Amino acid sequence: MEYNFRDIEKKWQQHWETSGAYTVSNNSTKPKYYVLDMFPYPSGAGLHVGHPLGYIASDIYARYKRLKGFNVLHPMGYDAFGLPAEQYAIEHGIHPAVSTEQNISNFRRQLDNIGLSYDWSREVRTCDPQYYKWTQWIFLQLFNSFYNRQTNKAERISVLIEAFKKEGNKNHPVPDSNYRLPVAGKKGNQFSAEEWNSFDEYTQQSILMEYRLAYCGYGEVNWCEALGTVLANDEVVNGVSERGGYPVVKKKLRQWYLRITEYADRLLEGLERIEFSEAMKEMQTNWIGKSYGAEIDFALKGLQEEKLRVYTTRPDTIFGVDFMVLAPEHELIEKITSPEQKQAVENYIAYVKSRSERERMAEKKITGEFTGAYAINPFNGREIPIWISEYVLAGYGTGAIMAVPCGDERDHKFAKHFGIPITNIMGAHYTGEEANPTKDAVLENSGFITGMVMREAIEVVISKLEEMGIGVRKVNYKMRDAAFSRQRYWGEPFPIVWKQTPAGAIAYPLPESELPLQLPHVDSYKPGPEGEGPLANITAWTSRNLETNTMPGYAGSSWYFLRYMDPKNDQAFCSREASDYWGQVDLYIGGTEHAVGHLLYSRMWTKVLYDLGYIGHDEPYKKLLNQGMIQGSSRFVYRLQWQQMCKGEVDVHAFPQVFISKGLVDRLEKDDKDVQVLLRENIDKILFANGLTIKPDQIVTTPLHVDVNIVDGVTLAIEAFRKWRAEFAQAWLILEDGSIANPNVKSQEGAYICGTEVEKMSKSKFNTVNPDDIIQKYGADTFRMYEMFLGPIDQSKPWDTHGIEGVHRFLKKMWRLFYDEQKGKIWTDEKPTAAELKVLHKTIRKIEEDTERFSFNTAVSAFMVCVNELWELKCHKKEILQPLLILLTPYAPHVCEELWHLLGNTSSVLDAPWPVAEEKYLVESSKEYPVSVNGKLRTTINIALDAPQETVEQLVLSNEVIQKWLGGNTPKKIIYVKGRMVNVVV
RNA sequence: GCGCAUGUGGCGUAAUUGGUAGCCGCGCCAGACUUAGGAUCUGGUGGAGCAAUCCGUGGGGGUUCGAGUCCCUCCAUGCGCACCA
Repeated sequence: MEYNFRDIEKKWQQHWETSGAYTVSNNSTKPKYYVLDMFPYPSGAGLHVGHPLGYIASDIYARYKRLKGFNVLHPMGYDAFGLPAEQYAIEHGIHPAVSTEQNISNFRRQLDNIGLSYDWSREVRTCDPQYYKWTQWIFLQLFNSFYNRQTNKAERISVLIEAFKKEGNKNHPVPDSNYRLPVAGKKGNQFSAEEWNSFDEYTQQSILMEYRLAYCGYGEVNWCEALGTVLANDEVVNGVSERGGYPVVKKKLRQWYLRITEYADRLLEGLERIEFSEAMKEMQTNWIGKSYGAEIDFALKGLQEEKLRVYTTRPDTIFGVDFMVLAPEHELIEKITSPEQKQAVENYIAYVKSRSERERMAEKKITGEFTGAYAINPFNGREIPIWISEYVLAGYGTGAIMAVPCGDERDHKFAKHFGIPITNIMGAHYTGEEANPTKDAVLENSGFITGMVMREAIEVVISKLEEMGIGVRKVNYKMRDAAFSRQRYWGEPFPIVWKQTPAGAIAYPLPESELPLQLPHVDSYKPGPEGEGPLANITAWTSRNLETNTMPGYAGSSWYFLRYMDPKNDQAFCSREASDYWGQVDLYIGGTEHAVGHLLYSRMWTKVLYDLGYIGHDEPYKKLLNQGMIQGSSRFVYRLQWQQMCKGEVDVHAFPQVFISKGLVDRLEKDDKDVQVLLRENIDKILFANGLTIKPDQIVTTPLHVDVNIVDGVTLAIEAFRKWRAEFAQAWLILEDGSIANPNVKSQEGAYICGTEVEKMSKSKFNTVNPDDIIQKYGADTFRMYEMFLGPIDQSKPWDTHGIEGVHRFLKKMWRLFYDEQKGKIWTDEKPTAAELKVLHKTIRKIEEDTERFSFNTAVSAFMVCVNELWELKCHKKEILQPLLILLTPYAPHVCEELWHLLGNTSSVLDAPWPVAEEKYLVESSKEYPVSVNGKLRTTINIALDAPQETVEQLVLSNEVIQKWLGGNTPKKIIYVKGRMVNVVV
């Protein structure tokens, strides 16, 4: 009876499905545990072997926890709205709903193949109206809430309105301090109760919009023309779109935003309470980018009514300010520029506008222009020239800085470039060569703070500024509010109706009873007028004055982990009862690519829902585990380039396809004369065989990606290669040994060696490996264990199919502990020996430890060690083998369930009692101690574990080998670490 | 440029706390059973040397009885951020 994994896996997968083995209840006396995968976007390409790495890890952990007696929630779903489906629709005319449905069923089939223990009755799809009804509902909660800075949490907008009616906004200043009330003749942004009550509806609603957690406003956004939509900051990488790599430009557009900046501090603080990797926490911390400093108002020379407000983290350097720099967009520029400089400044601004984000990032030229204006240093009255330059960003701080060249690298370069004199306020700490950003220097040339250490002067200066009324302490964040609308079709519609008033349009929420606001069917995905989405083309939509934007991809994924808890609820997004029972996700597994996107947004949504009292916890994930990426290992063949070789004088199509083996290509590149001669002879032969007589000038090859699946290691399967592409059917190959593989002659000796490179796994590089193929060949259990065996879960590594044999052999070997091919059943009911019990209990302990710390690779290795040792002991005893099956169940569930039943069990191994490692089988009385002399290992001596120091010293000193190394000297001391080692110091 | 992480046999890796470096697997070598095997089994496999032994965890230095592990420094690779004042 042999290990027939195909039948076994099919049988149990069906059985588990029909018996509902993975269905989880919200009512259980067992403790709960929630294991979650980052749900996938169901792309048309399907899964490759890289995707399941995290799914397998989470599945092992979920199954392990279940065996340990937990009620485990382990759900799966699809992040099904998004750009690619819509792009596909534009190109192929297939409705996104249709292609998404197809992709999902393909994903599901692939996932099922792996034997993952998901409770599919809880599946969610973000594009399902029953799901996005609640995404829209949560959006309305965001829209109807504001962040109360006094109580430090989100509250109903009605609370704010009540406050405005009674006291104006003196206790709730506008979040954006630069906001100006849309009231004629009104300066500043404060209003009284009377004023509020006198405002018209439009004014009131416009003001409220400034407070809402989801709001609509005009702003600079990342506009991607090719995709026809706006993108969030985290969706733009190096100035191009993350998806597709299209150019992105800054554009002013009406957009919806999430006021995530109000949560900056709580998002930072929350990081201290959750288990994310340090790297992940740091990425979020950097993204939030909190900095402490001061805003300082500088008087302007000859301009009484205006002030120049700058933001600095280094008020201590105020005596070192040699110039000011404004962002080119700064509103003060127009007012302060001198007539002489007007033209130059205008030219400069035009130049800045002409440059794309990408150009700015690529070339770091120092550019700028003098405005002709001067600010006044409040402490010594010094006149400070005001410049403009693109290195100062309009969107951060006040869009203006005080430049201190001796302390800041950029300011220093700017000063040197434009010949601005530099004041040294830190003596020997500044060399004149480069800026020194230290805070530890003693200040010089600094008026009332001269002699102070910079670090301490910061506080002194801020206090002084506040006293003088020209400065305030200020905290700034790099993080911006998140752009929350897309000018696209395939996303959640906003439940918003626009009401036209004479003063302007007002956004009103749709009543909850009208949710879900269903996405209408469209025939065309073309953008609407004026940068609006395809919904703007639908009259049934626009006639109701509905919002035409849709929500971004991260809307649905910001709360899906809650829906799994109560997926069928049509009264609420998730009942409080369900969310209180399941609480936080105990273990969340996924890639690092969502560090600042999804993980930040979902943390914010959770905090809002918590503030509003809908859930009882304010961090969604207790522990995050990042799996590494499995890269592709690409293979290359090297094709002769006739065009270059024959200077274009020939018809390329007349030439045969000729490929040269990697080793020869390498030697050719090193100008190896022998290889050149060899190749020329071979090429002549091939040309002759094809009836051609041309002599090429030089030998040129181009590497081409070749499908990894037709390469064994680095050796090309030549027949498969000829079949792979019609154009290669008649290919000639010059093999590694210099011989020729002729397409018309069947068998040949010698091998064609391919080049290799590690790259991202992708269809276009022909380096994807489909898990279906691996599972077909080796089975799901082997596949699962092999993915884990590859290395630590958090490490990235290239896929290599080769080592899988070892894991497969292990499973076959384990099977043979139970059943022999000839003899059949060989397991027995005999009593185990001490040695066998020791092997088992050692393994129990090791597997438990390794699984708990997510060290799955060492756990697989421990299983191999265990089976090897039992094999050596010729142990076929049920009492040993049965507990081993339980241990292995999380890793290789199918084979374990089969053997479990063959041992005579009638219930499922999925709920078997986890064995307990018993110390009594593991205790040892003595140990083979390593004994070293001066730290160098010389011998080992068997010593009783409870031996005292004197006995050990005697034993060691009487040892022949040690005596030899002592050479008659008396040791200075003997170090004896009980249970570890002995070291003799001479 | 700044920040973080990682460097161990031919390869993937192991060594939970400073305590026998190389477990497990791939590959390779030898043998057994076979008509045959890319099946299975047995043994070997860091380098040098007949051996005793010596050398070995990216390079250099340090702490320690003892360092892959701790500290300093340099190098390489990967990831993240990139004018955030």
